[in-house]
Formats: sequence, structure tokens, C-alpha cells
Amino acid sequence: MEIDPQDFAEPLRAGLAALAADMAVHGTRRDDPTREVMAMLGDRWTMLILQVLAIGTWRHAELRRALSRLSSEKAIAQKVLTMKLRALERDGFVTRHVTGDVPPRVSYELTGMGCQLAEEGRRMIDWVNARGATIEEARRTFDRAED
Amino acid sequence: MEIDPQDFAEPLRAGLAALAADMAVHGTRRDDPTREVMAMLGDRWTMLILQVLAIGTWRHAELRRALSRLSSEKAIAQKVLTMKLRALERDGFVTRHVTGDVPPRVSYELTGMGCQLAEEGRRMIDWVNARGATIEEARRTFDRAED
DNA sequence: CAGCATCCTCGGCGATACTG
DNA sequence: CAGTATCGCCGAGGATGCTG
Repeated sequence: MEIDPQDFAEPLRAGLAALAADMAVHGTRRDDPTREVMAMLGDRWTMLILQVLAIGTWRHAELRRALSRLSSEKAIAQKVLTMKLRALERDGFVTRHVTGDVPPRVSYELTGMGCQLAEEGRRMIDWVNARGATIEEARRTFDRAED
Repeated sequence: MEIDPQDFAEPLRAGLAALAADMAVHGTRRDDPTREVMAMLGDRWTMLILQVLAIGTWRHAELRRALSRLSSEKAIAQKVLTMKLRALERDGFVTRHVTGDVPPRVSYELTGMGCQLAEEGRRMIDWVNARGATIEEARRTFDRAED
């Protein structure tokens, strides 16, 4: 990570160098945990899944129904729920318990780190919710100005 | 948002009802500010753009170069940068100043709300960075267990 | 009941060329 | 220099059917 002096005017140059240093320049690495986690939280279901899992331990089908209740859109596809849960499990945010073979009986719950992530997510939800009206007003103004 | 009593066992039912209530069930509405903002932060560039804009005021081309420096991947496409900035402007996180017609001279800076968003984003970055090693270790363990 | 395989749709993102 | 228009790729995610 080199900052070429001539490309930027002070004081931006110094700020940029500092940012580069203390962001550890994970920046936009494909497999960077920061980007991966943010991408997960920003996708269609993961944030909601985390909030529901924060309530307790769920079986797959129940969790799926719970999500349907919370969503004003269509239910999550079974495959997708499995996919999202697996991704969360892989990163150590969720544990998966199997208790029964046929029929399978699988349950999911948050790990300690998963609880923390759910809380962080909740912070973001609350922050945006608190500004939701402001944002929607800004959008209306912007859209109107565009004709 | 109705929670059907027979679909869920206590105490999950109660928790779900409570969550439904105080999340205001923006849940997964397509144009819900919460989901839109989270999706923005989770996309490939917006988080990085916010962190760079937190440094100061940038012209388009300089901002673009700054992002290239911070990213280990290819530079952001001009069109994409314009798109991302416009989205941020629309929601009231960024202001756009035009000072000159030909050649155009355009600069961008964060609004007050934009600064707050950048800080919230920074919290998330720091949180994940602090756990990056744990997460990557969890991934290795998981991947190894899968054969 | 949970998961996997398959197929398909759609939107994010990039590359390039062009305007004022 | 900033923005727009056009085109194309690719992967997330949804629908369906099958297995143990």
C-alpha cells in the first residue's frame, strides 16, 4: 500500500495514508472476513436470521416459518436457509445440532460470538430505523429534484 | 404480522412476537431503509467510499484513485463510483458540489448523517477485524471437517 | 424433516465508447 | 473531468423434485 504524494493534495494524502494503515488494508480482498461478514449482513436474509436466532434455539422448519412471519415478502427457500445457516456456522456464529436420523431432527443456535454479532446488527437496525423518516424524506426530495 | 400460536413452542413464540413488534416489521420490505442501507454497506465499494469520504472532501477522479490505493483488487469503474455516490446522495449521506461547467469540477463530502454512518460502519469494521483471526480459524476447522 | 442436485432468472458490477 | 449509454458476464437466490 503506497500512497503516491503527487496524486493527492494535503491534507487528504495524510488522512488516506492513516486510513490505509489502520484499516490493515483488508480493503476489498475477496475473502476478507470484514467484507464477507458485511456482505452477509447486507444480504436478503442473514440479518433477520440472526435476530430470530437471538431469541433461542430453532429447528429448521420452525425457523423457516418464523422468518416468513417476519418478512412481508415470500418465504425463504429451503435451500437458501440451509445455505445461509451453513455460512454462519462456517464462520463460527452458529452451531448445528443433529438429534435423530430418520426423520432428521436438526436445531440451530447462536454461539457467543454469534450473539455479539446479532447485537451489533441490532445496533445498526436501530440506528437506521431511528433515521428512517429522514432518509425517506431525503429520497423524496432527491427524486423530485430529478424530475 | 400475526404469530400463529400453534406453529411455535413457547418460549420462542413470545420472543418472536416481541421481535416482530419492536423491529417494526420492516423486516424484508424491498424499499425498507434498513435493508437498503445494510445492503449498501455490504456491497463491494460503499463501505470503503464512506471511510475515505470521512477524511475530507474529494473530487471524483481523486476519490477514484484513493479507492484504488486502498483496494487490493482492480479499480472501481467510473460508472460504478458515480452510481454509488448518487445512491449515497439520494439517502442524504453525501452532498455533491458542482463548481465549473467545462471541464466539470465536482466534489463530494459527507453530510452530518453520513459521518455518523461512516462511524457506525467503522465500528463494524473494527468489530470484525478484532475477530478476524477467530473467524478464519473457525473456517479452517469447518472446511477441514468437511473433507 | 432436512438436505442436495438441477435449472433458471435477474441484478450488480465491469468494460468501452461517446458527450458537454 | 464527470457523466451517460450500451453491452456482457457471473453469481446470488428462487423453484422443483428426489433421497435417507
